[in-house]
Amino acid sequence: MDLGSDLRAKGKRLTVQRRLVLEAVQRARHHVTADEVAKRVRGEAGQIDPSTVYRNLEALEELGYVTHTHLGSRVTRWHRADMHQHAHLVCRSCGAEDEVPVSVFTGLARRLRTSHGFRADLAHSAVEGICRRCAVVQS
Amino acid sequence: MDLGSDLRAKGKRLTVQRRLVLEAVQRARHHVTADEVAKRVRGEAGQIDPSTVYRNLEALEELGYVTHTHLGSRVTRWHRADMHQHAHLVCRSCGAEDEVPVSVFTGLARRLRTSHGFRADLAHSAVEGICRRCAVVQS
DNA sequence: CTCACTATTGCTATGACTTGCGATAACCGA
DNA sequence: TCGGTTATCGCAAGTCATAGCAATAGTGAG
Repeated sequence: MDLGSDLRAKGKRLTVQRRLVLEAVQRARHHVTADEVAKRVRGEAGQIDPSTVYRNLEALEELGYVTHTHLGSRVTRWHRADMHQHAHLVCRSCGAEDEVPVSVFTGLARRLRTSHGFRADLAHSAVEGICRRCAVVQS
Repeated sequence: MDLGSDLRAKGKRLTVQRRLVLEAVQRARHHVTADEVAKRVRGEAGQIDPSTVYRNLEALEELGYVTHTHLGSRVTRWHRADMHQHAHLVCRSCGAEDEVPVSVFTGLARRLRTSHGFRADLAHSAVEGICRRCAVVQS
């Protein structure tokens, strides 16, 4: 199935802007912000409104083409959905970001599922805390 | 130690607004938004600027009097720091919020600490996912 | 190919913060 | 008690994200 068919199967349409937004996210190696997506699109094609970018990222997320995560700051980061999953540790003190495999969370995920029937997406939000280096400095 | 001394020990000052903001959070039974704090202060005393509320919440957080958490929506919720700790489960589909004791997270917290030296604050951000009811409906 | 239908776009407006700046008022030492 | 220093305040402006709305453009049917 291609993008166009996937979209139409859900009553959505394949517009120029939508295709450009997806391509921008796919070409990016790592997480990108909506604003970075807009800049990339503007570099390739012409102008694009920020709200269009946001709405398309959301639409593409529904289709399973992209996903977003919340890192330390309140900016949302987007990336292609077919990347390997990992969670983020963000230091509250120095802002350092670290990646950990999702396997670290499987125990907790299973526990929340059996005890609360809750399917947790633990990679979605970064885990805030104090990194090793800052913990040493502070004590 | 009282609020005034705590503040001055850090080179900060005890202003009318700062005291009112703290009292507003302390009187609130549960989590409150910055806007709700502003409204409470305005009810008690006169006018207060939103930016003053935000800056004071931040200052009081530094001193350990209040803390904030991020729930599903984009708004930040504040509460007194001496409340019993609990984490939140937020359903991505219906928005339902559930509370779980932090004890559920101690295993993961210990693991992140030994493997990465990272002191995780797992109650800070809500865990997103799909609640039991929505999981049943979707399948 | 043409046309009607309606999803999507861009624009504007709102919400939740955040930041810069001059005026004000805590605080401390004399 | 009286300044002088400077943290903090209120206001204006800016950012990121979402929502409403008229105009536009994909789409499927004929």
